[in-house]
Amino acid sequence: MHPKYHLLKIFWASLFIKLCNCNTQYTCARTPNLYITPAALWQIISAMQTLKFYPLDVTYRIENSLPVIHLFAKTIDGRHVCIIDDTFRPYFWVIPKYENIMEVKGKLQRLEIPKGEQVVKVAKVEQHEKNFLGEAIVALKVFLNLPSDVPLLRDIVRQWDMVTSINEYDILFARRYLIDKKIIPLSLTEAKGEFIESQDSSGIPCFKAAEVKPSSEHSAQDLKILAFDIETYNPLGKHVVAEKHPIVMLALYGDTLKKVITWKKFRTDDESIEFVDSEAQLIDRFVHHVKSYAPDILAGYYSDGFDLPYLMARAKALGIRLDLGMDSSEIDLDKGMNRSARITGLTHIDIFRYIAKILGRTMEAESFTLQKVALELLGEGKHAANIEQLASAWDDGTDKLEAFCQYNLQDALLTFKLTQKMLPNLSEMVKIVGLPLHDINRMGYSQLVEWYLLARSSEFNELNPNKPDDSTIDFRRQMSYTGGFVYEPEPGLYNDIIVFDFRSLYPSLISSHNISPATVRCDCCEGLAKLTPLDGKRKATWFCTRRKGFIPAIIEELITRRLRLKAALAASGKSPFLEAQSNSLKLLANAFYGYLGFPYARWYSMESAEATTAWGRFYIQQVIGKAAQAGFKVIYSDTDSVFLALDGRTKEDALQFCAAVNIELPGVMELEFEGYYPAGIFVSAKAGDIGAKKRYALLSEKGSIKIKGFEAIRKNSSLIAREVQETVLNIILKDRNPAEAVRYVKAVIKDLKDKKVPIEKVILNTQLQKRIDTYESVSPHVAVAQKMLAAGISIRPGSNIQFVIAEDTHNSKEKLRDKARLPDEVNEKDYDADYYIRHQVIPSIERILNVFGYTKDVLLENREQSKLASFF
DNA sequence: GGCTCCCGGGG
DNA sequence: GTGTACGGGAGCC
Repeated sequence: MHPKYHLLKIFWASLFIKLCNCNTQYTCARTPNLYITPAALWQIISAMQTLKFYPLDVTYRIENSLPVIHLFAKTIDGRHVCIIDDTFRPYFWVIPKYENIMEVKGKLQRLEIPKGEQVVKVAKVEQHEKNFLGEAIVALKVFLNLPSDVPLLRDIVRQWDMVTSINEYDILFARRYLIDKKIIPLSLTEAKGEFIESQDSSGIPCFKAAEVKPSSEHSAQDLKILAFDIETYNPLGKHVVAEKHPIVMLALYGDTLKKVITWKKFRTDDESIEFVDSEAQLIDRFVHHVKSYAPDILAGYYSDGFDLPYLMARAKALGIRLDLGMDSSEIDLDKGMNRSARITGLTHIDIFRYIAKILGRTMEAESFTLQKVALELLGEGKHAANIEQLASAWDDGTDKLEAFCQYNLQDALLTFKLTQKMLPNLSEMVKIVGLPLHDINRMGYSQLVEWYLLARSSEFNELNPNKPDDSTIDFRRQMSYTGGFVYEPEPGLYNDIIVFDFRSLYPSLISSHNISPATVRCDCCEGLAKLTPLDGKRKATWFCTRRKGFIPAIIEELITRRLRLKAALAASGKSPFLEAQSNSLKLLANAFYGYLGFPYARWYSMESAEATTAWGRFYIQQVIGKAAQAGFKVIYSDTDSVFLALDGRTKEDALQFCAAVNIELPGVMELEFEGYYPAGIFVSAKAGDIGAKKRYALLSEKGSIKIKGFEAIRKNSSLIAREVQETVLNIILKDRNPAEAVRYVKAVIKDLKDKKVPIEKVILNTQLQKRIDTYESVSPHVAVAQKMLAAGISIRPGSNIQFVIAEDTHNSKEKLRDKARLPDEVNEKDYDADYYIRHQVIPSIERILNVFGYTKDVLLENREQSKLASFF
């Protein structure tokens, strides 16, 4: 049969379905004069196939000047398909002034905007009654033919005096499609239509759909994961030059595929190692393996920022194609801070993104290197191999390369296991929020909340608010209100610490007090509703008691859904699937409060955020009062958590106390046991302060140290600073010996002064972000880069600049940049000991040692203070 | 004190 | 691309 015939059938069928689904007004306006009998049409429809599948990702293309949705999916029998739907059109909303509705409608319909040689016209205008932030309004739904016409029209209509507001003009077309069609990725979906000839060379079957709709609650199981990792030739250490340095190894890890591809041969019995002749072949084989393994998910660790961009750069340098997608399109690399690499039709997960953004909050690790994350989450680490030596091993010896291949494979394995472990959580979030895995993987808390609200609002007939403009954001940033209640700790070392917290404190408050931008300070409840327990100076606030707000309704639904799940879990025993679902619901619900106070939020409401903390303070203070009454020593409390010292009591006593508190708490509120810590140190925020919040380190039972709020030791700090902080915390928490820690620090300071510290430990690293001549201010690393340039060393944006702050013999008043030297320029003893002591070592441990009465001055002096001996 | 720049992960 | 940003610390100006 001629392919055109299929397309014609689909056209008829989609029209038919449209007619069936639409209201009369619409069909009258749209019914074209077409000649086909109903019987014939019915025949066409019934001859069409129904395809059931799990959507994985969605994109769109322009064909014949109209947008066509491409929905990539996995069928119930496990094949990959692309569902093509050309029936969806972009739109946005216009809210006219009430008296101008008809006028605006007419003006929109007549509007003609020149675009190049063409003219953009509105395709259709519908009138709807909607809710908008607690108000009932009339809004016009304006349809256009092309997504890119929306911003064009938006900018014109925005100027009109008769218009109060325009809305939803920036919802990505493909996402809008999923939302409006209620299509949930990874959930069973069905389409009526027919397979058509693929328009691409990729060979993925294409199914032209007349209709796409959700099918059932069923969701995709056992998504096939393939993890990968590359090793690159880096003779310059951290300095990465993708244009010049090849990829030497590439590992793939899946359930039934374990492979390392490399292009230097050596003798080995390891069958997982595949030898090829060149880097170009390595890339070819990588693509080949991905295609033939046909995973649903390609996973990497920081692959948005490293592996895929690097692969692309290498493919470009070698003049070959890197064709991983389903449609032979290039990988779409987003620049900017949130860079991501999107592969059409193949979900690329960068599991680092999820861990750093979402999971990190609940983790102990303070940084998210693969090694640390894997150890904490999997109890398994990387292979011991010094990556610094890979380049030389590659250059001269072949006997060492096998170890690097195994190292490479291990990284891919860890990435695989991490992805496998996180996938249930990610998938559940996908099913709750309704966006593709690729997007959910990269979203932070506020984005998850916002997209969830955007997707759910139409069920409540709510019109979505706009993103704030820059000046609004600036204004919101200035806003401040009282946060959670803080019980300030007395700095010191404590034993046997129990931590309790209200995990769902804020969500349950938002729900039970009906807190939202649409219900705040309503006219109908003025003087009647209970006032929020705000701080004295604030204007009294209340929330509507008659109408449930959209946000509280949504959050209540999340909470009750989770409670039902928990009950099911209690009844059925452990279920990883239900647990993941419960975690995702909790995570999302907990993000609402932060969202309400987030300056970039569409549903921002400082008053709501403020009211939430006010009620929070009210309840946590109740708990503190009761704990003290029960005889525990309250060490510290912040917002929703309490740290108690057992003070002679047992762990069981504390758990009993918790249970007793819970009995008296209203509704869904619950105090949870967070953990027990044998020791912990609480530190003051600034030298001299009595105590301050969020600065402590706890020793867990496993022996790991959990640090909160100490100045982050960054990669560009010197090795000596990191080493000192780590050692000091260990000496204090494990050996309980602050005096020893001081002796240790003094010894390090003395070593620095005596120039005994090896130069490697005082090297600072900073990356050059842009061309050297574009810098307006000259930081030390810029000064060094200038010198490198002058010395003929090639540098470019992205180069890692290493430098040492050297002692200045003649002028001590110079700027830091004048003392910055290339590591090669300085001799072992040239570093500026004073700088490293004052700006690296001391700041890393100052606050810790302040706790025990040691000041900076004491550390800098070379003798002990006698009165401190009595401190212990 | 405000502005500018860098970091995160990866080899 | 109906886009697109974070938040905090350090040093310069």
